[in-house]
Amino acid sequence: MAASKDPRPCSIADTLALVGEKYSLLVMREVCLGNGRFDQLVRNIGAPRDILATRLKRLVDAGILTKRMYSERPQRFEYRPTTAGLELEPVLMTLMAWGDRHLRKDDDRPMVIEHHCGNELVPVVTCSACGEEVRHGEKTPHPRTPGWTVSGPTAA
Amino acid sequence: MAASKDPRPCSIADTLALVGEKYSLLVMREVCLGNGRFDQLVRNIGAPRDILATRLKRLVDAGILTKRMYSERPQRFEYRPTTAGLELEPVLMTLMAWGDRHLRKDDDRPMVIEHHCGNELVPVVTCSACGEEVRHGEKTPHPRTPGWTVSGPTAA
DNA sequence: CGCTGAGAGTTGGAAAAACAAACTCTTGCC
DNA sequence: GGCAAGAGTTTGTTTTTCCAACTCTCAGCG
Repeated sequence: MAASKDPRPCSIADTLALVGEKYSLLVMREVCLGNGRFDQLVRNIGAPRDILATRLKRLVDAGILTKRMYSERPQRFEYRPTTAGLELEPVLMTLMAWGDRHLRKDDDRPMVIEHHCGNELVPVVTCSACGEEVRHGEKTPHPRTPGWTVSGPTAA
Repeated sequence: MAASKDPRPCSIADTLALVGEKYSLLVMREVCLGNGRFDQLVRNIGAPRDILATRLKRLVDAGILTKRMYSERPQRFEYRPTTAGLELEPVLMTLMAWGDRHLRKDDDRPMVIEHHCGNELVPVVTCSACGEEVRHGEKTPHPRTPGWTVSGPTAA
Protein backbone atom coordinates (compact mmCIF):
# COMPACT_ATOMS: atom_id res chain seq x y z
CA MET A 1 0.00 0.00 0.00
CA ALA A 2 2.91 2.29 -0.67
CA ALA A 3 3.58 5.16 1.70
CA SER A 4 0.18 5.71 3.21
CA LYS A 5 0.94 9.40 3.56
CA ASP A 6 0.99 10.11 -0.15
CA PRO A 7 -2.09 11.55 -1.73
CA ARG A 8 -4.01 9.69 -4.39
CA PRO A 9 -1.98 9.26 -7.57
CA CYS A 10 -3.94 11.16 -10.17
CA SER A 11 -3.49 12.85 -13.50
CA ILE A 12 -5.79 15.65 -12.49
CA ALA A 13 -3.46 16.48 -9.65
CA ASP A 14 -0.41 16.18 -11.88
CA THR A 15 -1.89 18.46 -14.50
CA LEU A 16 -2.87 21.01 -11.90
CA ALA A 17 0.61 20.88 -10.43
CA LEU A 18 1.79 22.13 -13.78
CA VAL A 19 -0.87 24.58 -14.89
CA GLY A 20 -2.95 25.01 -11.78
CA GLU A 21 -1.11 27.90 -10.22
CA LYS A 22 -2.78 31.27 -10.26
CA TYR A 23 -2.69 32.89 -13.72
CA SER A 24 -1.23 29.92 -15.59
CA LEU A 25 -4.43 28.94 -17.31
CA LEU A 26 -5.15 32.57 -18.07
CA VAL A 27 -1.79 32.73 -19.77
CA MET A 28 -2.90 29.77 -21.84
CA ARG A 29 -6.13 31.57 -22.68
CA GLU A 30 -4.25 34.59 -23.95
CA VAL A 31 -1.65 32.74 -25.95
CA CYS A 32 -4.38 30.63 -27.50
CA LEU A 33 -6.07 33.88 -28.49
CA GLY A 34 -2.82 35.01 -30.04
CA ASN A 35 -1.85 37.54 -27.40
CA GLY A 36 1.55 36.25 -26.48
CA ARG A 37 3.58 39.32 -25.65
CA PHE A 38 4.61 40.08 -22.14
CA ASP A 39 2.88 43.41 -21.80
CA GLN A 40 -0.27 42.13 -23.42
CA LEU A 41 -0.31 39.29 -20.95
CA VAL A 42 0.17 41.65 -18.05
CA ARG A 43 -2.68 43.84 -19.21
CA ASN A 44 -5.15 41.19 -20.29
CA ILE A 45 -4.63 38.94 -17.30
CA GLY A 46 -4.01 41.54 -14.63
CA ALA A 47 -1.12 39.61 -13.14
CA PRO A 48 1.91 41.14 -11.42
CA ARG A 49 4.80 41.25 -13.86
CA ASP A 50 7.21 39.29 -11.69
CA ILE A 51 4.79 36.46 -11.14
CA LEU A 52 3.90 36.35 -14.77
CA ALA A 53 7.60 36.03 -15.56
CA THR A 54 7.88 33.06 -13.20
CA ARG A 55 4.83 31.38 -14.68
CA LEU A 56 6.08 31.84 -18.20
CA LYS A 57 9.40 30.24 -17.34
CA ARG A 58 7.63 27.26 -15.85
CA LEU A 59 5.31 26.83 -18.79
CA VAL A 60 8.19 27.04 -21.22
CA ASP A 61 10.19 24.52 -19.18
CA ALA A 62 7.19 22.23 -19.15
CA GLY A 63 6.97 22.32 -22.92
CA ILE A 64 3.60 23.98 -22.94
CA LEU A 65 4.79 27.30 -24.31
CA THR A 66 7.62 28.38 -26.55
CA LYS A 67 9.34 31.72 -26.49
CA ARG A 68 9.79 33.12 -29.97
CA MET A 69 11.71 36.18 -31.01
CA TYR A 70 9.61 38.34 -33.27
CA SER A 71 12.13 41.17 -33.55
CA GLU A 72 15.90 41.06 -33.36
CA ARG A 73 16.70 44.67 -32.88
CA PRO A 74 15.43 45.50 -30.39
CA GLN A 75 15.05 41.97 -29.11
CA ARG A 76 11.39 41.27 -28.56
CA PHE A 77 9.71 38.02 -27.65
CA GLU A 78 6.37 36.40 -27.83
CA TYR A 79 4.99 33.27 -26.25
CA ARG A 80 3.06 30.68 -28.19
CA PRO A 81 1.46 27.43 -27.23
CA THR A 82 3.13 24.19 -28.25
CA THR A 83 0.99 21.31 -29.40
CA ALA A 84 0.70 20.15 -25.82
CA GLY A 85 -0.32 23.66 -24.87
CA LEU A 86 -2.98 23.85 -27.52
CA GLU A 87 -4.42 20.65 -26.20
CA LEU A 88 -5.31 22.49 -23.03
CA GLU A 89 -8.00 24.31 -24.97
CA PRO A 90 -10.62 21.72 -24.06
CA VAL A 91 -9.92 22.50 -20.42
CA LEU A 92 -10.33 26.21 -21.08
CA MET A 93 -13.54 25.65 -22.96
CA THR A 94 -15.15 23.54 -20.27
CA LEU A 95 -14.13 26.10 -17.66
CA MET A 96 -15.63 28.86 -19.73
CA ALA A 97 -18.82 26.92 -20.33
CA TRP A 98 -19.22 26.32 -16.61
CA GLY A 99 -18.71 29.98 -15.83
CA ASP A 100 -21.13 31.07 -18.52
CA ARG A 101 -23.73 28.68 -17.13
CA HIS A 102 -23.33 29.25 -13.43
CA LEU A 103 -21.72 32.61 -12.86
CA ARG A 104 -23.68 34.79 -15.26
CA LYS A 105 -27.30 35.45 -15.71
CA ASP A 106 -28.45 34.66 -19.15
CA ASP A 107 -26.75 36.52 -21.91
CA ASP A 108 -23.91 38.58 -20.60
CA ARG A 109 -21.25 36.14 -21.72
CA PRO A 110 -18.04 38.10 -22.25
CA MET A 111 -17.00 35.98 -25.20
CA VAL A 112 -18.74 33.77 -27.69
CA ILE A 113 -16.91 31.23 -29.78
CA GLU A 114 -18.00 30.41 -33.28
CA HIS A 115 -17.39 26.93 -34.57
CA HIS A 116 -16.47 26.44 -38.21
CA CYS A 117 -19.81 24.70 -38.67
CA GLY A 118 -21.34 28.15 -38.45
CA ASN A 119 -22.98 27.75 -35.06
CA GLU A 120 -22.02 29.07 -31.72
CA LEU A 121 -19.68 26.65 -30.07
CA VAL A 122 -21.18 25.17 -26.95
CA PRO A 123 -18.67 22.58 -25.82
CA VAL A 124 -19.93 19.20 -24.69
CA VAL A 125 -17.80 16.39 -23.33
CA THR A 126 -18.56 13.12 -25.02
CA CYS A 127 -17.35 9.54 -24.87
CA SER A 128 -15.03 8.97 -27.79
CA ALA A 129 -16.22 5.40 -28.09
CA CYS A 130 -19.97 5.86 -28.29
CA GLY A 131 -20.16 9.57 -29.00
CA GLU A 132 -22.69 10.14 -26.27
CA GLU A 133 -22.56 13.08 -23.91
CA VAL A 134 -20.99 12.08 -20.63
CA ARG A 135 -23.34 12.44 -17.70
CA HIS A 136 -22.72 11.82 -14.08
CA GLY A 137 -23.83 8.36 -13.00
CA GLU A 138 -23.21 6.87 -16.37
CA LYS A 139 -19.63 6.10 -15.65
CA THR A 140 -17.58 4.09 -13.20
CA PRO A 141 -14.13 5.08 -12.01
CA HIS A 142 -11.55 2.30 -11.70
CA PRO A 143 -8.47 3.24 -9.71
CA ARG A 144 -5.51 1.20 -10.86
CA THR A 145 -3.27 1.71 -7.88
CA PRO A 146 -3.50 -0.87 -5.09
CA GLY A 147 -4.87 0.66 -1.94
CA TRP A 148 -6.83 3.39 -3.64
CA THR A 149 -10.51 2.85 -3.86
CA VAL A 150 -13.52 5.03 -4.35
CA SER A 151 -16.15 5.12 -1.69
CA GLY A 152 -19.79 5.46 -2.18
CA PRO A 153 -22.01 5.87 -5.14
CA THR A 154 -20.85 9.12 -6.61
CA ALA A 155 -24.31 10.65 -6.29
CA ALA A 156 -25.23 14.14 -5.14
CA MET B 1 -13.62 51.68 -22.84
CA ALA B 2 -14.17 51.05 -19.18
CA ALA B 3 -11.27 51.18 -16.76
CA SER B 4 -8.37 50.25 -18.95
CA LYS B 5 -6.64 48.71 -15.97
CA ASP B 6 -9.11 45.88 -15.58
CA PRO B 7 -8.18 42.52 -17.00
CA ARG B 8 -10.19 40.92 -19.77
CA PRO B 9 -13.71 40.04 -18.64
CA CYS B 10 -13.88 36.29 -18.95
CA SER B 11 -15.78 33.32 -17.64
CA ILE B 12 -12.62 31.26 -17.46
CA ALA B 13 -11.16 33.78 -15.05
CA ASP B 14 -14.38 33.93 -13.05
CA THR B 15 -14.58 30.17 -12.77
CA LEU B 16 -10.97 29.93 -11.71
CA ALA B 17 -11.52 32.64 -9.12
CA LEU B 18 -13.98 30.24 -7.55
CA VAL B 19 -12.43 26.83 -7.99
CA GLY B 20 -8.93 27.65 -9.13
CA GLU B 21 -7.23 27.86 -5.78
CA LYS B 22 -4.89 25.08 -4.83
CA TYR B 23 -6.75 21.89 -3.82
CA SER B 24 -10.24 23.10 -4.76
CA LEU B 25 -10.52 21.00 -7.88
CA LEU B 26 -9.02 18.04 -6.06
CA VAL B 27 -11.76 18.43 -3.50
CA MET B 28 -14.23 18.25 -6.35
CA ARG B 29 -12.52 15.13 -7.62
CA GLU B 30 -12.87 13.42 -4.28
CA VAL B 31 -16.47 14.41 -3.62
CA CYS B 32 -17.38 13.31 -7.11
CA LEU B 33 -15.80 9.97 -6.29
CA GLY B 34 -17.91 9.82 -3.16
CA ASN B 35 -15.15 10.55 -0.67
CA GLY B 36 -16.64 13.52 1.07
CA ARG B 37 -15.48 13.24 4.66
CA PHE B 38 -12.97 15.62 6.08
CA ASP B 39 -10.32 13.09 6.99
CA GLN B 40 -10.71 11.27 3.71
CA LEU B 41 -10.19 14.54 1.90
CA VAL B 42 -7.10 15.31 3.94
CA ARG B 43 -5.61 11.93 3.20
CA ASN B 44 -6.58 11.56 -0.44
CA ILE B 45 -5.64 15.10 -1.41
CA GLY B 46 -2.69 15.65 0.87
CA ALA B 47 -3.80 19.13 1.84
CA PRO B 48 -3.15 20.81 5.18
CA ARG B 49 -6.27 20.52 7.32
CA ASP B 50 -6.69 24.24 7.91
CA ILE B 51 -6.51 25.09 4.24
CA LEU B 52 -8.88 22.33 3.38
CA ALA B 53 -11.32 23.74 5.91
CA THR B 54 -11.12 27.16 4.25
CA ARG B 55 -11.63 25.71 0.79
CA LEU B 56 -14.61 23.70 1.90
CA LYS B 57 -16.25 26.78 3.37
CA ARG B 58 -15.76 28.67 0.14
CA LEU B 59 -17.10 25.88 -2.00
CA VAL B 60 -20.15 25.50 0.21
CA ASP B 61 -20.75 29.26 0.13
CA ALA B 62 -20.45 29.21 -3.63
CA GLY B 63 -23.13 26.56 -3.88
CA ILE B 64 -20.80 23.98 -5.32
CA LEU B 65 -20.79 21.72 -2.30
CA THR B 66 -23.24 20.94 0.45
CA LYS B 67 -22.38 19.85 3.94
CA ARG B 68 -24.52 16.95 5.08
CA MET B 69 -24.71 15.38 8.49
CA TYR B 70 -24.38 11.63 8.26
CA SER B 71 -24.38 10.98 11.99
CA GLU B 72 -26.05 12.95 14.77
CA ARG B 73 -24.34 11.55 17.78
CA PRO B 74 -21.48 12.11 17.45
CA GLN B 75 -22.04 14.84 14.90
CA ARG B 76 -20.27 13.91 11.70
CA PHE B 77 -20.39 15.58 8.33
CA GLU B 78 -19.78 14.82 4.75
CA TYR B 79 -19.46 17.03 1.72
CA ARG B 80 -21.28 16.35 -1.51
CA PRO B 81 -21.38 18.12 -4.82
CA THR B 82 -24.46 20.13 -5.74
CA THR B 83 -25.73 20.03 -9.29
CA ALA B 84 -23.46 22.94 -10.13
CA GLY B 85 -20.60 21.03 -8.55
CA LEU B 86 -21.29 17.91 -10.54
CA GLU B 87 -21.17 19.97 -13.68
CA LEU B 88 -17.50 20.57 -13.00
CA GLU B 89 -16.86 16.94 -13.90
CA PRO B 90 -16.22 17.80 -17.55
CA VAL B 91 -13.43 20.10 -16.37
CA LEU B 92 -11.96 17.31 -14.25
CA MET B 93 -12.19 14.86 -17.11
CA THR B 94 -10.43 17.10 -19.58
CA LEU B 95 -7.72 17.81 -17.04
CA MET B 96 -7.27 14.11 -16.43
CA ALA B 97 -7.18 13.33 -20.11
CA TRP B 98 -4.51 15.94 -20.67
CA GLY B 99 -2.39 14.58 -17.85
CA ASP B 100 -2.78 11.02 -19.05
CA ARG B 101 -1.68 12.08 -22.51
CA HIS B 102 1.19 14.37 -21.69
CA LEU B 103 2.48 13.57 -18.26
CA ARG B 104 2.63 9.80 -18.37
CA LYS B 105 4.24 7.39 -20.67
CA ASP B 106 1.81 5.03 -22.20
CA ASP B 107 -0.16 2.97 -19.80
CA ASP B 108 0.53 3.97 -16.27
CA ARG B 109 -2.69 5.91 -15.93
CA PRO B 110 -3.64 5.92 -12.25
CA MET B 111 -7.34 5.72 -12.98
CA VAL B 112 -9.47 4.54 -15.84
CA ILE B 113 -13.09 5.49 -16.21
CA GLU B 114 -15.61 3.14 -17.70
CA HIS B 115 -18.51 4.61 -19.59
CA HIS B 116 -21.90 2.94 -19.36
CA CYS B 117 -21.54 2.05 -23.03
CA GLY B 118 -19.03 -0.52 -21.89
CA ASN B 119 -15.93 1.15 -23.26
CA GLU B 120 -13.23 3.04 -21.54
CA LEU B 121 -14.23 6.65 -21.33
CA VAL B 122 -11.89 8.86 -23.30
CA PRO B 123 -13.43 12.31 -23.08
CA VAL B 124 -13.62 14.42 -26.22
CA VAL B 125 -14.92 17.95 -26.41
CA THR B 126 -17.39 18.38 -29.21
CA CYS B 127 -19.54 21.15 -30.64
CA SER B 128 -23.06 20.64 -29.40
CA ALA B 129 -24.45 21.95 -32.65
CA CYS B 130 -22.67 19.75 -35.17
CA GLY B 131 -21.34 17.05 -32.90
CA GLU B 132 -17.86 17.31 -34.32
CA GLU B 133 -14.74 17.23 -32.21
CA VAL B 134 -13.47 20.71 -31.55
CA ARG B 135 -10.04 21.34 -32.97
CA HIS B 136 -7.90 24.38 -32.77
CA GLY B 137 -8.21 26.54 -35.83
CA GLU B 138 -11.75 25.49 -36.48
CA LYS B 139 -13.22 28.14 -34.26
CA THR B 140 -13.28 31.90 -33.97
CA PRO B 141 -13.49 33.76 -30.68
CA HIS B 142 -15.74 36.80 -30.56
CA PRO B 143 -15.21 39.04 -27.55
CA ARG B 144 -18.41 40.87 -26.74
CA THR B 145 -16.94 43.61 -24.60
CA PRO B 146 -15.98 46.84 -26.37
CA GLY B 147 -12.25 47.38 -26.29
CA TRP B 148 -11.34 43.73 -26.03
CA THR B 149 -10.10 42.13 -29.14
CA VAL B 150 -8.05 39.11 -29.99
CA SER B 151 -4.81 39.55 -31.78
CA GLY B 152 -3.32 37.30 -34.32
CA PRO B 153 -4.35 34.07 -35.83
CA THR B 154 -4.46 31.76 -32.89
CA ALA B 155 -1.91 29.43 -34.43
CA ALA B 156 1.03 27.76 -32.78
C1' DC C 1 22.94 64.21 -30.13
C1' DG C 2 20.04 63.91 -26.39
C1' DC C 3 15.19 62.77 -25.19
C1' DT C 4 11.27 60.11 -25.00
C1' DG C 5 9.09 55.77 -25.37
C1' DA C 6 8.03 50.85 -26.02
C1' DG C 7 8.93 46.21 -24.70
C1' DA C 8 10.50 42.80 -21.56
C1' DG C 9 11.63 41.87 -17.83
C1' DT C 10 14.28 42.48 -12.31
C1' DT C 11 14.60 43.98 -7.71
C1' DG C 12 13.25 45.05 -2.89
C1' DG C 13 10.36 45.21 0.79
C1' DA C 14 5.64 44.74 2.84
C1' DA C 15 1.41 41.88 3.13
C1' DA C 16 -0.97 37.65 2.55
C1' DA C 17 -1.14 32.49 2.12
C1' DA C 18 0.42 28.13 2.98
C1' DC C 19 2.31 24.76 5.96
C1' DA C 20 3.08 21.45 9.95
C1' DA C 21 2.23 20.01 14.22
C1' DA C 22 -0.20 20.20 18.15
C1' DC C 23 -4.45 21.03 20.33
C1' DT C 24 -9.75 20.97 21.14
C1' DC C 25 -14.17 19.02 21.63
C1' DT C 26 -17.81 15.38 21.29
C1' DT C 27 -19.13 10.96 21.75
C1' DG C 28 -18.50 5.53 21.32
C1' DC C 29 -16.61 1.60 23.12
C1' DC C 30 -13.82 -1.64 26.14
C1' DG D 1 -11.75 5.76 33.27
C1' DG D 2 -9.11 5.72 29.21
C1' DC D 3 -8.38 5.45 24.43
C1' DA D 4 -9.83 6.41 19.81
C1' DA D 5 -12.28 8.48 15.74
C1' DG D 6 -13.90 12.44 13.33
C1' DA D 7 -13.91 17.22 12.30
C1' DG D 8 -12.06 20.84 12.70
C1' DT D 9 -8.83 25.19 15.29
C1' DT D 10 -4.79 27.33 16.86
C1' DT D 11 -0.07 28.84 16.69
C1' DG D 12 4.08 30.06 14.92
C1' DT D 13 7.07 29.72 10.85
C1' DT D 14 8.09 29.55 5.94
C1' DT D 15 6.65 30.73 1.22
C1' DT D 16 4.29 33.33 -2.11
C1' DT D 17 2.15 37.30 -3.70
C1' DC D 18 1.90 41.75 -4.61
C1' DC D 19 3.20 46.45 -5.80
C1' DA D 20 6.02 49.98 -7.26
C1' DA D 21 9.99 51.36 -8.88
C1' DC D 22 13.95 50.29 -11.46
C1' DT D 23 16.90 48.43 -15.49
C1' DC D 24 18.37 47.72 -20.09
C1' DT D 25 18.02 47.78 -25.23
C1' DC D 26 17.11 49.86 -28.94
C1' DA D 27 14.03 53.15 -32.34
C1' DG D 28 12.46 57.48 -33.80
C1' DC D 29 12.27 62.44 -33.41
C1' DG D 30 13.71 67.20 -33.55
